[in-house]
Amino acid sequence: MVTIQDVAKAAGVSKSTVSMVINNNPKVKTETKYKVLSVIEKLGYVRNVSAVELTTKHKQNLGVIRFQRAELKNSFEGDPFTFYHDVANGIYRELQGSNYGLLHEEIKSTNGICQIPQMVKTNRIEGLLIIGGIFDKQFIETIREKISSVVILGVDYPDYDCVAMDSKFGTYTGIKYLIDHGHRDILFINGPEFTTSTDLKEEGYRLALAEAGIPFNEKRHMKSPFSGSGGYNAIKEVFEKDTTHPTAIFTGSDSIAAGVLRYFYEKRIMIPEDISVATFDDSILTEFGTPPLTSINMNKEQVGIEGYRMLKRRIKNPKAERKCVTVPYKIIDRGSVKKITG
Amino acid sequence: MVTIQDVAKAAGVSKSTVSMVINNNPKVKTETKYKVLSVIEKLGYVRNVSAVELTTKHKQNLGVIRFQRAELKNSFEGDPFTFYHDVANGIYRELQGSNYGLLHEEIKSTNGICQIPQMVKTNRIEGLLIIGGIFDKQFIETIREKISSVVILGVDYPDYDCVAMDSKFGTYTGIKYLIDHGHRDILFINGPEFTTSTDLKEEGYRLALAEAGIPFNEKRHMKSPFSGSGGYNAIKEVFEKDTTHPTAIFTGSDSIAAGVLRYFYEKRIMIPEDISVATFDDSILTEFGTPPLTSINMNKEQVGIEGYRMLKRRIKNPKAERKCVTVPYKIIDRGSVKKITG
DNA sequence: TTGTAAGCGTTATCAC
DNA sequence: GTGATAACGCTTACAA
Repeated sequence: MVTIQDVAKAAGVSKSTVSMVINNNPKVKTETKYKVLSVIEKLGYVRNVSAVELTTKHKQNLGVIRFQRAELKNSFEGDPFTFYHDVANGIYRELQGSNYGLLHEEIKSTNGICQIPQMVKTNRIEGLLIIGGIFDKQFIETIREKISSVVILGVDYPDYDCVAMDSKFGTYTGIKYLIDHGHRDILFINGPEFTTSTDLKEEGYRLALAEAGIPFNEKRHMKSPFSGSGGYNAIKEVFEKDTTHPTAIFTGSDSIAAGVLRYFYEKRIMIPEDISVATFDDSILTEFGTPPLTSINMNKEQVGIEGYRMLKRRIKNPKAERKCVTVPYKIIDRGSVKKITG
Repeated sequence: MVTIQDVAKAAGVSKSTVSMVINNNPKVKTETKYKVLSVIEKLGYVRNVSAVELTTKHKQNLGVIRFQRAELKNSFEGDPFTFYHDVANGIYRELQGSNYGLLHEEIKSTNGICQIPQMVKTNRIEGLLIIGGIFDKQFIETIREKISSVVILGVDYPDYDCVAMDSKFGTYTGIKYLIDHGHRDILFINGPEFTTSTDLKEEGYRLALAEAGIPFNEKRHMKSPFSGSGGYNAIKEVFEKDTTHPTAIFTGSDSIAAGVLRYFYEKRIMIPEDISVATFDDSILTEFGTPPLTSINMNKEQVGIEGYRMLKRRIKNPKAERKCVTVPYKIIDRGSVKKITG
């Protein structure tokens, strides 16, 4: 292994000079700088990350965590967590060329209590990105005690740097799209209760209705867990109990939409001829699903990119004021909504 | 920050004794051991990973990489890489309780040449897990020059430790299942050309046909990229050009199946009444897809679990002989295949 | 069984 | 501009 010492000897300078060159210290004469650089190149020297970390007391890794509900994961009874992967993709991209490595960890929760990430406990990281998930205040504050640079992705969490999604206006846009296509009896299958995003989505739903002068009907606003079976059960209830059916459905997530589609396929109810469907998320479930659904797309990679930038900012300046950026949405038309005239 | 020194002082012993306690060295007297342990507990001491790495010359991180085709990722024109995520889940699970952190990286390829992972170049990891992907010999050998512990997941790669999937017998099982349900005109839309798994799957297909005395028909063995559009175009070609249609389709991946389903939905060809479909993969695309497809499931988490174990083994004993384990498959019946009597 | 001391590869302080 | 040198927190001979 080539060390800074070897480089120094070969270049005929001291360790400190080499170190300064590596760290782009402007004090070094250009001449010596290039001499050292060429020796580094020739010898194939690379910095020993551990040594750097030890001396500087700064870690060269960032962390990203997600929450796990092991029993349900990837099953129709649960949510496929595609959000996590899409966001992680954005982080990867933005991380290129930096000196940071990216550590991942899955957080288990037992009885609703989330375990503190191992990489936080063992002090391996300089900053942490938390992707979505439902966690308690206790959890996040314990983390911040140990590590000051934390950014939350996917929700607007008070007092923490966040990259949030505009769930309210995303939903508003989706519902308005349906209304503009002539629908007035719209069923909204929202996400689970006691969730910030669910509340925001409800606001968006109500706003769009109000603007169009459509009265809010409790029966047309359902709540469902983020899962295929949740969507399936919800739509089944509506179709089996109600005599009148909505002309359009909007779902709070792709997993819920998957359940709805499955029910319609079973009943041979075709989209969009028989009923219109649109959804919020635009994950690979919708991208690869059948039929393709018109969807609210949130550019999740952008969430990762912004998150990384915010984390860098926070690390650089721990005293910076709290910031929350919101990633815009757009609607992707895939023809699953029929234009009707009432 | 609490150091080993602080613990030593508080416990009234020397640094080395503390170190020995931490490392479970049996030489320490049980009495001193527990004294030290209690002080560690009280002071909340945690090891400084960087210092350990520096002294032992061993890194406390493992790496996992995947390959990226950025332009296509997560689009219907590409493959959603769910394999990667499923496998990663297994690694996470198995990693719990170890001292290792898990570094992720996405590998870019330009003109078919894969870049050497940053974490390998910068010497951050003790071992590397490579998930699937198509890479050249040059790439993998350059990596092994720098880091001796490498395990490849998803394919049987000569001369490297591998956790492979039994693509041949998986396909065989799927095709046999169709045959057992009375199908004799079976279209197999295999994966892309020049791919090991595609060749293996073809072998499985041919074997099942041969056993049933069904002659191999070139027109019934197509190749397609792993993508939704690939499957769509393939099935479209068959249905628009051929006068006779197969009674059953088997696809080489879930993304290909997604394309097939989309075409059938457009043409209002219903599954399984009008045609039977089964697939290889059983990713979330199938889990959440409509209609649910009978599928060959490979327990991808198990691939991750086995991979981690093999990597540990390799790290412990770099001279161990090369090993390749194969993860079994099972068939998940979701009712997308009709029983027919010819 | 425990303590002393050297050393890991780097950065940072301070002379020169 | 550059070079000694101490320090970072830990492990490991070797000595006691």
